Amino acid sequence: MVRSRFAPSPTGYMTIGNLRSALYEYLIAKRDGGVFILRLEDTDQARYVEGAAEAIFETLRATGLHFDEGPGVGGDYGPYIQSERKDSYLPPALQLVANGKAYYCFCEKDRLDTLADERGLKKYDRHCLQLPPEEIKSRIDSGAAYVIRQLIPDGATTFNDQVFGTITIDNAEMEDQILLKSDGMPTYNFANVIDDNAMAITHVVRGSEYLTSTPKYVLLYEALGWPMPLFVHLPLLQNPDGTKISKRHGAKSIVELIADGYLPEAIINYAAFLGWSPGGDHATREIFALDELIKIFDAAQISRSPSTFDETKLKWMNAEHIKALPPEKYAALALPHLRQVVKTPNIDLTELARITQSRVTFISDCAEMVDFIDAIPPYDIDLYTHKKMKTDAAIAVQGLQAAQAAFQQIPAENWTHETLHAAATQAAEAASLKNGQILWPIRTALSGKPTTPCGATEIAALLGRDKTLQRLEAGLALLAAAQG
RNA sequence: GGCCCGUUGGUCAAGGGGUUAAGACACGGCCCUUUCACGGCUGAGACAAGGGUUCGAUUCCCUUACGGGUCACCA
Repeated sequence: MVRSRFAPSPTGYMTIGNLRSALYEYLIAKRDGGVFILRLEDTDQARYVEGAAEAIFETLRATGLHFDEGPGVGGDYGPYIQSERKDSYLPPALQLVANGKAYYCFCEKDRLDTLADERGLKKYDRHCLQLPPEEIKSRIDSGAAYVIRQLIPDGATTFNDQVFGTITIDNAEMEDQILLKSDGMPTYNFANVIDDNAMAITHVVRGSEYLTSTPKYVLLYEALGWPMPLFVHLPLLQNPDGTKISKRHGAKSIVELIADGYLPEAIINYAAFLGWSPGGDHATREIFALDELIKIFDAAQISRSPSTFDETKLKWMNAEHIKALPPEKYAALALPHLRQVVKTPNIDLTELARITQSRVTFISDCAEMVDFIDAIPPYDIDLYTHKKMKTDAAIAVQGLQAAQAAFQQIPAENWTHETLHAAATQAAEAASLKNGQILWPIRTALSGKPTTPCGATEIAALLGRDKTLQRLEAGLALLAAAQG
């Protein structure tokens, strides 16, 4: 049974990088029918940010990454908040001390700060390693502050990463890291190992910034005699300037992206393809829903090189996901925006939704597309001149007059796009005009805009008979005024 | 600086000893169309550099360059 976890620390909002980690963890578990767990790592009291945990819950909820175990949902391995597991870290630390794999250290910060090796880098000098047991006991008894450090053995440590392959690091590179802090809390690295083991995590999936500290984990697992999980390190994500994506560099949070109009499913889809692709013959399709990703995801296809977040492509993906929405769903999402700009009664907003669905990048774009319905915006008569349509002001007058005459023949009950279009093209033929020479002026007179989400006669159908004839008249008046 | 990792078009990327080195986004052109968009077609654009190994390297090895990560009582 695969058990993976997303283990963020509640110190800020979630970026696309955090989300991708969560997504891959989710996919790795779900692909094998496994369990996805959320664990909050809040061992650093000082960095706790108000509301950060809620933002994490909300982001996972909105993107559909439902966790099977975690804060709020429970599970057999709880609690899922590290600060509530405080008591579980001391026993293994003491076990390591007893085995000679760790030791007490009473050094104070001041002394540590003066430490520096020949290259000017700090590394603990094992000052407290040889303290006699009696002294350790008396110091602890007298209430002296202490930490417990891991004793890094000589040699080198090798481990296998599912993405990066076999990695070997000389133990001399590692410091005798602190396992338990003087406030009694475990350090991140230690808590991770203890909790991952306690929660029976099988796949440790995280960013590659942890790659070089993984040997410390391996040493810990070995020293405690625990089964080693599978390590899956993800390539980092970077900003367009090549720096690591981070909150510090102003990367947008997922919550912000959603607020900007990105569909959660588009964000998920995009995140999945940053540093991963289905590979081979499948590599050509890119639009997938979360449940489809579960089926095709394969950790073996995760890339080793970092990739750059590109909002342009995210926009495209967003548009694709909007097009893929069931029309009712899209309409429900678009309606609030449409109501903002269209107050005219008897306008079919569902029809407006249908017309805009395939043309928007963000759902909110639909509003601006139809803002001519209530009132025509002021426009210049140059709009009537269109080279490709072979129109100019003079032809527009002819076209509008022909249209006016033709449309007046159509009773309100027959006022449909089909009849209007037929009438318009017949009128064009009768007046020896090209279709464009009548349709383009109509569209201009009805919308006052160079681009609209639909054609001239569709707009006429939408506006209704009275409003259409009114605007044709107004268009002719404008043209007449300009000529006179 | 030490150590670790990486480098295929502007971006995401497939591939991997012999290929015309896929595809997508963005960009240009054309077609369709009542505009734009959609759709279709098409164009330009890449294996960081140098050495090896090999009959043959983008692919394997080494070196260099560049980029990133990491070296905390932060996570």
